[in-house]
Amino acid sequence: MGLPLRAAGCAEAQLSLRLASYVPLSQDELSILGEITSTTRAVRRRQDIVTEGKQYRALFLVLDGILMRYRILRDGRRQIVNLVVPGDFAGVPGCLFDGALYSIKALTDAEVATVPLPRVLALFETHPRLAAKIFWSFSCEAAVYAEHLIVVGRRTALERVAHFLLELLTRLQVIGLADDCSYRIPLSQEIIGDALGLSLPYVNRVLRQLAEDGLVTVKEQKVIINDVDGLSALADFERGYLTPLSIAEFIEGAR
Amino acid sequence: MGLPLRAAGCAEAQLSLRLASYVPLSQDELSILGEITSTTRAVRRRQDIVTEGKQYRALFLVLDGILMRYRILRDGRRQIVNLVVPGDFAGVPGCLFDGALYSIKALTDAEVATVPLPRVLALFETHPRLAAKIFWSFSCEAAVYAEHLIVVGRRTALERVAHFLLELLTRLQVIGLADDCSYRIPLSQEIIGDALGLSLPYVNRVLRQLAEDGLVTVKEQKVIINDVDGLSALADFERGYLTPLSIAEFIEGAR
DNA sequence: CGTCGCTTTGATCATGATCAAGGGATGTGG
DNA sequence: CCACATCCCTTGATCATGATCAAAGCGACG
Repeated sequence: MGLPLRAAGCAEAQLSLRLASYVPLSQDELSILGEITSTTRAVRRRQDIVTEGKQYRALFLVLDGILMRYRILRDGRRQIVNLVVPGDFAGVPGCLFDGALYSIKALTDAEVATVPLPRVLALFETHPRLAAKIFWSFSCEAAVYAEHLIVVGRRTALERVAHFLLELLTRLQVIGLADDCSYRIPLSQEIIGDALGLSLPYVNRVLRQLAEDGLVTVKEQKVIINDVDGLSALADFERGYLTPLSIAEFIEGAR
Repeated sequence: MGLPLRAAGCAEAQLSLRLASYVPLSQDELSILGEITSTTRAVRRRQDIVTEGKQYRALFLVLDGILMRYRILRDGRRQIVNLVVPGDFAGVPGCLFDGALYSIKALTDAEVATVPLPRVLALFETHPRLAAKIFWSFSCEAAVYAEHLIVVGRRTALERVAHFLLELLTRLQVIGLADDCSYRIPLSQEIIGDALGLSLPYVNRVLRQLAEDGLVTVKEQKVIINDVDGLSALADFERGYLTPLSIAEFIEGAR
């Protein structure tokens, strides 16, 4: 659901192009985006870059690393709303509200571009077409949230974990951070549980079950999916929701 | 999370103004929106206006009535993703994808404006500022989805139902369809269960519990919240996520 | 009068939570 | 180099929230 990471010329140029393919940007827009995202900031693992309730005057475009959006409830329970990967904006929709709705914590060391709000706002005036594209990409994220809701609301623990790992596979593949059936990510069982509404010990059992069935192994920060089809069948996973139409296709489709 | 329902002059003018207050529209934009949403369509209760998997070439702006977005899983279980009320766009994000991701069914007789995609797309070219505002309002919806996820992922049945009824109260108040503590809506217990990941019989018990505690009664299409504060405390309900900054405030905040 | 949509209630079951304890790896300060 | 802490995984025993199954009641409506 992301946008190009930066203007050409940086290490992620290839990635940038891939993303640009579904929100095509003009040269002009690309350079503006590049300029806007030129202020970067290193974030250490475990560090929060957004704290629930605080006000923010910037968006954060993730250039490298993985973060998570979460909420801590009164009684200390935590729900992870989603994972944020390179190309995603963190700080949305937080900054559209009075105080941030969730906190955002780095799961790995990360690098984010800080985009001051006034810059984004200026786009509404000076480059509304680019603003529209950026907000269009935000809209697509709603689909990821909704799918997550369906998973948590109506699926068994086994299906939830399977679906979660497959979603991650697909999202990381899109940005070149996963190969056909594996990826590296420091997922503790607690994180999986908090993302899926499951308890830590039960996640442990589910993972063992999945491993015994030869479907997937999660070990030492590496997820290896041995049987993508089997796992997809178990999870009833359809990747469609992760691949919105590009604006180009969007226009085609309407003709 | 909606937009003005129509240009001035129609029955919903007051409502229209209220909504416009958080996505301020110029006179020009208002009239364009009015023209674009002038093709309306009556929908009967129980009728689907969007079917999962099908392709659509239009957005539907709800003018009157309540609908729901839902998915039926393989095994027949249903998850209701959210309720759609007047001022919301149905068909988002469905139409951003190859096939609609969810179905949308009318809970009551309803009236929707059909906005052909080419019209929306044209906005990107001719009125990108308006397009940006429309997509901005879509972005805000992600917050509603996320909150719903937190509710379903980490709250007890009692809290879920309480939260759900309060969210509805607030959303309906914003569009003038609820008074201080009550509203009409044909909510069956099955619908509540499917929205919250609960079984029908259990919803029944939870509702009775809430009624016995003098918090809320749901009867004959009418929800009466007897103790808003008590219910809010039980549900840990904060309404912030339902009131995004207006673009105006958004701009103020950034200064 | 019979069907349909919805609610109510009871009995039983099971998924997954909770509580508790321990183990292994890695890292850090003394 | 050891002591200790931290982080994460593993496993067992028990519990409970909420699902499932079943049946009946009750209006409304044709």
